[in-house]
Amino acid sequence: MSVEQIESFVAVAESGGLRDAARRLHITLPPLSRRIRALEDELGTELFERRARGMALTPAGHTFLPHARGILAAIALAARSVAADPPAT
Amino acid sequence: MSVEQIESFVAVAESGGLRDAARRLHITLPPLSRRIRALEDELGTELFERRARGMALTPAGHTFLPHARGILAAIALAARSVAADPPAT
DNA sequence: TCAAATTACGGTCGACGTAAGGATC
DNA sequence: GATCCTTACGTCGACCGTAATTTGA
Repeated sequence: MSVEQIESFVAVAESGGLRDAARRLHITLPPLSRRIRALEDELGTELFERRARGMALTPAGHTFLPHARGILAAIALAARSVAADPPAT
Repeated sequence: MSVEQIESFVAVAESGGLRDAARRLHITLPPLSRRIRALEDELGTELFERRARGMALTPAGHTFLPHARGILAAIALAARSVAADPPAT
């Protein structure tokens, strides 16, 4: 499970489909489709239901989403925690 | 920041040097050295002090360590949360 | 001089993008 | 037939490992 996969999952969940999520992530559709598929394979569970008009979260996807957001937030916080700590002006 | 980098950081911190950490991670020294350096570059801070007998955490490294462990734990928990939920026998 | 880390370098594997191919409404 | 996702395929960059170099006690 890579950070890119987690970011991709959140983007697709929030966009409701690959098309807009790919724009948001600045990549094209095929690699995004593959990232999601790889994540699902690794987890052993489908996270999205493929519909005609986009991708909808499965129950497992709904369960995973807050975890995914928490991981991304934890990573951002970790980075900030060691960032140059500008002394209060 | 990749998951491998975070795992590598924790392994080196716990092993006290690259040599044993590399064994633990089943990789050789050079890529491990590069992973740590890349993480430090990305964070803009040295995480280890290079000593003759190994690597010792800097203050920034000490700050980062619990965050790193938390991220790895969150990832493991996220995976378990959607794992095939074997019904109570 | 020894132990540990880093740098150099060549090869391989993975991930991207373009293009073509379903599938669903 | 229009829209969205997926598969095929070729290319290029990233990462690994071996080997050589550097650093510090």
